[in-house]
Amino acid sequence: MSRPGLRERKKQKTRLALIDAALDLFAEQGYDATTVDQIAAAVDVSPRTFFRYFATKEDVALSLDADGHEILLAELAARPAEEPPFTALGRAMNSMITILEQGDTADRSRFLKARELIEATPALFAGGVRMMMQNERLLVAEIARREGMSPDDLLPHFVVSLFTSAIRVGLEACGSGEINDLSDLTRHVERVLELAERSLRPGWDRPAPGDGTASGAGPGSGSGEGTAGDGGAGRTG
Amino acid sequence: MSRPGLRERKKQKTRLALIDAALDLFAEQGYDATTVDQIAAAVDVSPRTFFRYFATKEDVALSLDADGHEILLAELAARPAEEPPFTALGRAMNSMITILEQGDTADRSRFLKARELIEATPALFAGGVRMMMQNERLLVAEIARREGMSPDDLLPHFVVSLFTSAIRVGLEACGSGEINDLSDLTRHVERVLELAERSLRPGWDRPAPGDGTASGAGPGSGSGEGTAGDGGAGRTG
DNA sequence: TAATTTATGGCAGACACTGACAACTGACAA
DNA sequence: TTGTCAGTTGTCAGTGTCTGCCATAAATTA
Repeated sequence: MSRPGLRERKKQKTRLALIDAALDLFAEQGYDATTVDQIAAAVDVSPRTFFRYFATKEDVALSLDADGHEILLAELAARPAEEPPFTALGRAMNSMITILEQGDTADRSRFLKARELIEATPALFAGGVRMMMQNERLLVAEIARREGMSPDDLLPHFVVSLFTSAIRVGLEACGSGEINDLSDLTRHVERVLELAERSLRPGWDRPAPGDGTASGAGPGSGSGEGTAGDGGAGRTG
Repeated sequence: MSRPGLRERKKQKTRLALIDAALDLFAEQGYDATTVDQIAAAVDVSPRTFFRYFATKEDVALSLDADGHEILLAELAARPAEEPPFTALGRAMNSMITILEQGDTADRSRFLKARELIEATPALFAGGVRMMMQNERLLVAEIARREGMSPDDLLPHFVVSLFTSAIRVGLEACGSGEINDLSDLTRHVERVLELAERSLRPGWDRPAPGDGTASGAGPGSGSGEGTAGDGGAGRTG
């Protein structure tokens, strides 16, 4: 476990400093009214350097969410193959939040700050959705792989699309100031996931046995009961 | 029914010319490689004028979709109140496509061309999703109004979110060149909507009777029966 | 200490987008 | 027909995001 080396540590430090400065300025003056020059000046680096850390101005606010998506994907890959797709997605989501909770206090508040900002700023919100869409493709591929289906099949697309929709509805709460804590966020997300489970037929997220194509209201196998409930299960990678 | 007047007609003509020129150039050289100056030059107007018609460069490709969203909302408002939310949304969608089908040949091919481009260009795709999100709020408000619920309630959010997810999956087909015709598009969208209907419990999209809030860890099972069950059959004239 | 790799700053420039002002063009009434 | 008014357009100057290029300074390795 050798430390990352001075160079790498310096980079991480600069990255976080840029994110913090940007988040503060955005909250203070608004996203549009804040220029990249101001962010760079606040951290005492050149604007050119800013763009070496973040491809666009919105990326600096979205980068934490991007990290979250990466974790989600990794956690999904780690779920056992017997779990039905939607259940696995819900549990992976829980694991992701658990991992976030294990971070520094500064990390946690930074994440929440960024989420509030994203939800309140149309430009950032759009960017966030864009990222989620990109991630959706990877999730679809992973679900298809788990279930031995083609990524072109309708079902995995539908399952993932429905899942991300539910997550989005759960995340909306960040915009209305009712979220002060990561556990508040967990609670909201779980509520929506439960609503989804209650609304769907058992076995909806798996192809009907003996049915090659993605369809069929098959007999209820796996995903019936309170799947999304088990909030702990902290698996690390 | 008096004609719109010369001034208005000229404006519409310029607008369509800009859209057509942009669509051609985007398809030819790619979205990023095309500058606003080129589009303006192709229609022989100043770049400044371009921005008087479209707020941003991506808007020129998205404007037809925006029109579609407006129609969808209007059609939803026209659906009878007895229809369950999800059914009403599906039928409104069908009405929208039907209205598009009634347009000029040029109109139809332009629409499909724009959709292909959006689906194939990440930047445009993101913009399209952003638009859909904005529209989602209006759809939520309308559904909440129909059902006599608060727009803050979880259920209308979930219903609309699930609906737009399904539509998005259906629209994906535009990217893979398998759509040559608006009726192809209708077919794809209906397939996904049917998959959704099959996956969901009857009555899922209406609050359980006697249950004021649409949230709480309520009574387990669904409510009545077959409210939303009637597949994609609903065509209006 | 010398050689190599990598982060950084400064600079010029392309492109998206905006505000202000002046010139032009349909709409409409006397 | 003519004059007035309102809406449309082009020009110009400017801001801000983002990129390529090259020289410099700092960290890593030998």
